[in-house]
Amino acid sequence: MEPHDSSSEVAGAWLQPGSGGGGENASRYTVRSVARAMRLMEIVAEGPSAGQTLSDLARALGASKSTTLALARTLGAHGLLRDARPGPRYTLGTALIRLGDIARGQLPLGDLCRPLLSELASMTKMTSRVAICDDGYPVFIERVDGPGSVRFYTPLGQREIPYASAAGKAMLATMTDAQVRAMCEQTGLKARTAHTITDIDSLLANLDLARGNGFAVDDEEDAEGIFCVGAAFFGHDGACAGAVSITGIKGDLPTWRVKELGRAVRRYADQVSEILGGVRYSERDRAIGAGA
Amino acid sequence: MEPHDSSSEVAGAWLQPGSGGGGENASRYTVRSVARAMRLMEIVAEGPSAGQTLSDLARALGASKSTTLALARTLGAHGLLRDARPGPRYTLGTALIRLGDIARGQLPLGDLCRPLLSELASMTKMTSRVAICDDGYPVFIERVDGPGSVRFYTPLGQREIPYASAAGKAMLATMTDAQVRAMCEQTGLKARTAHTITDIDSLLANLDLARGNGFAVDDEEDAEGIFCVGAAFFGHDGACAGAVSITGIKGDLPTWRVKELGRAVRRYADQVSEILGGVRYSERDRAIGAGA
DNA sequence: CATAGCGTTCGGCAACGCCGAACTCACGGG
DNA sequence: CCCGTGAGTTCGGCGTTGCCGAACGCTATG
Repeated sequence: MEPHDSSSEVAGAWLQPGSGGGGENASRYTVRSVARAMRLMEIVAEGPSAGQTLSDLARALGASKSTTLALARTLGAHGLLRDARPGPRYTLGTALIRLGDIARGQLPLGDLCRPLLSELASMTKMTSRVAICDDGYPVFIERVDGPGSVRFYTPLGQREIPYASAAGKAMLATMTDAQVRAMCEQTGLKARTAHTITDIDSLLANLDLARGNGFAVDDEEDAEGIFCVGAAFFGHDGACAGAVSITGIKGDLPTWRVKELGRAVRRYADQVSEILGGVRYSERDRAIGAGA
Repeated sequence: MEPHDSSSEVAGAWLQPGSGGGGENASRYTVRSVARAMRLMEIVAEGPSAGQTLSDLARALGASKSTTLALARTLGAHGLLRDARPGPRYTLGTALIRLGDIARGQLPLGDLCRPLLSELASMTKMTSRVAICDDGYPVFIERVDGPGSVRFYTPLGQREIPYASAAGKAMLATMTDAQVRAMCEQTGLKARTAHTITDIDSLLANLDLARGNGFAVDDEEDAEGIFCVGAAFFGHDGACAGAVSITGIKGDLPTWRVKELGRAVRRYADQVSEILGGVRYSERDRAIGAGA
């Protein structure tokens, strides 16, 4: 029942920065047991919220029970793992809540943008989110649901696909074509729905359009029936720091409203830029990335 | 410092960041390098949000730079650590946001109680929080600020002092006197303010009062000028699963309002109990722990 | 130009992570 | 009732690998 193939390699759910063709693993300069420990946390995170037994974990991890126990104990001693009462089942520990809370605070923005997000959500009546740019990938760190809006499943802190989300495309639009190509080589352009742009040149054209508008659109490219509008914001150094985006049902969005929503998102993204001490979109050299 | 008579585990002490001097408990059944890695995360978490350099971390960890680098790289490969752009400075990674989010979901409650919390916050106009009972310690997992209320510094996911917080005392009040004594021996009864109860017998009397009322009060015992009211809720097995509490400025709370607020908190805690499939306070055997 | 700090690489020793065998305990069907 | 199966735990010992210190390139700063 566990489709998880336990390849003894590092990898994991996180995407590796293996640039330059081959997947180069400098295994010498990482710590194996630590990597295993985090893989363990990942397994617990992906498992059922009721938790898993030690044997389950050992199987999924591809290690002996004794090793797994030692790892789990070490994690547990630091509060990252905890065993639920009846018949010891491991779940994520409360220390992770603390660390996650602090991690949010250590991010370029933090709770700073939450009031803004609430405003945007109530104005557009759509679920509003803010993502930071993490190595080129959008990672949503805060979410405010619109009034009465459908509750989408929108996990926080996860690397999202850049080329198939409004926030991701807004961020890609701030890069040069070469950079975009490099990113896409890392991820590949896999179709998420029938509308996903899977051709690099079409994507670049689409991004160019976004540059002209000041905002990017995801028209059912990530999920069937879902429509998103996103706009990037910038840090003090002028580099893209993240993006704001709103999400709604496609049917609710007549074409003429897209521009209106886009402008709203653009405006709020600019406000975030200002909070960060960054530059607004209009003041930024738009030629960047608009390569021939 | 403490010989720790209860030789049960290495665990328990993760509420206190290790006091600098050594303290490397090299039990055979834990993994050293993993323990170091988490200690590293802890150091980053406690450090400035601007991040710290590798040398800083190595110094704080008491390890060589090369070792620290290997650990940091491994953590970084999994998104738990990230280096901020100018002059590599390590901060907590975005994966922790995700893990924290999931950890909250894997907890007995989760987002379940958030609506209730909002209601309580808007009704009492005070910051409302819910804590789970983690090995006897209260750990706040969700918070909703009251309308226009002062924003207290209220970190999430952290083990709080049991004997000096309303939530903690509400939880202690569900235990037997012997259990309370055991808990207090673990933590000691250190004075946080001039009002902190530092005498075990006074504490037990105070808890008895709480048992009669159905809610516990923290009257400037944890922080000067801060007043809290808390009430415990119970899981399906009748054991204390956590507590709800509200926090406000002492001056805003005439004595006659305490009972009113207490009843409100009690009521909401009962609702949480119901959600959990647990029993309500009034249905529970109040004789528990009311030993002579 | 010298100095001091940073991050990084690498050789090499032995510490320690890892496995498998052995054990206890709880359950449940034959 | 008793034995089989699965859980979690302990421990001996092999050899992998984590760890340090020294050496390196680099960017400021005196």
